[in-house]
Amino acid sequence: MKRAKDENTEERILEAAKNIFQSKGMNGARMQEIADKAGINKAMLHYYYRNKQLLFEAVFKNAFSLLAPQLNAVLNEDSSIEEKVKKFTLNYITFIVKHPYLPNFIIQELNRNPDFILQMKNNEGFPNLDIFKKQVDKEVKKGTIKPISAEQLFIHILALNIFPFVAKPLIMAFTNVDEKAYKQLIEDRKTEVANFIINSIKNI
Amino acid sequence: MKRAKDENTEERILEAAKNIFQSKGMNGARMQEIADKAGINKAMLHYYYRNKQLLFEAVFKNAFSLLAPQLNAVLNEDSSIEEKVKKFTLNYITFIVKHPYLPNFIIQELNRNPDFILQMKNNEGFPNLDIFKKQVDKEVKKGTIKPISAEQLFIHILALNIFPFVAKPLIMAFTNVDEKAYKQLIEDRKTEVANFIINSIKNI
DNA sequence: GTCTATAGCCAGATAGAC
DNA sequence: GTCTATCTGGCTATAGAC
Repeated sequence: MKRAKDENTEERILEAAKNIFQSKGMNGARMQEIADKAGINKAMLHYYYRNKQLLFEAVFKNAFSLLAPQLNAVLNEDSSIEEKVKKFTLNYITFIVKHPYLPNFIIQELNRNPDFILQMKNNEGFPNLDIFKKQVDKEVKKGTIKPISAEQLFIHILALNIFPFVAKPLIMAFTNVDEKAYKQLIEDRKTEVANFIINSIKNI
Repeated sequence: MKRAKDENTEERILEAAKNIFQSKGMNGARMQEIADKAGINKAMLHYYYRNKQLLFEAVFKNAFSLLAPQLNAVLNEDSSIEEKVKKFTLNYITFIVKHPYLPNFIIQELNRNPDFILQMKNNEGFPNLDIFKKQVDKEVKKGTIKPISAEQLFIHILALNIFPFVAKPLIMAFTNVDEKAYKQLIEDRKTEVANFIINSIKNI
């Protein structure tokens, strides 16, 4: 691992590309804009990453590997469903607040090219529901939570956590709130969402 | 209202444009592809719609006015929260199954250009939460539902209904289901989602 | 109204000097 | 490794014949 004086060019490019691709998508991004942001010129982009597609893929894989393993981390640890839901909600929303473009970037690009995710499936840390599924079935049988399929519960959790970021403009318009109030809504959801889920599934 | 022999060109163009724009987005769509799909040539597109931007806007407004008023319709009618949630879930999922590209199209393009929604806000039928808000507050006070803000409940409802369509590739990969099983998951959600919400907010 | 041909531009990619 | 200059292709848009 060599350490350049300020920051090596390759890294600067990736950082700039992340920025542009995540806000504009593959189709909307311009190589020139990425070069400008990185403080170099277009030729350098090709020197390091061959072409736009490969540069994009580097960014995408990077983004994906930032989001996906967190699912696993919480889902597979040793705690109750209730604790998992609480922890996941708090962690995930906190994380996305810091990287608000990420979910939309991934969703948008996966819809453009669904095969993309197949390449990820082999990776270490790709979300796997097996453990979670067993746990849900067990807690249902034990009676600590109401009958629900692990898949549906998982979709509920993802939806409630991620959707508000993906549909931000829509939600701001419908609920008629400004930027500040929207931020507060999101902040509240860090606990609100977990309580909502637990209320629904918990047996008393 | 004139009725052309098969279908007038303007309409054919709009139909083709809808198809291409909704699956590829503004940036990904090609005028040539739209012309091909409509069975005419590029010059005609410009003859009828002046340029790509205007053609796109025609498609977008059309799509938006298909999705948005349904929110209002259910939210403002005269029935209990519980009935509204049930009806909305069933209606919305049923509708989106028939137009699966719609939500993602709208969300994607609004993120590309958030100001776009401001133009819609004046339209008749733009979702308005006033009535719903009063009703939620009233039912909370009465004790038929647990304390919750109308905005958060509204976001929950939207998220649970729409997210599975927007994030289809992601969900298919994580839950490890094929196309057929995914369809079944969605089908189940027509009642599953409503029950999940009601379970959570209903006082016993 | 509908077509063909083409103008004009812009973006990705490369050549080649330093 | 980094730059400038340029090629090449593709895309929106228009001109102009029918």
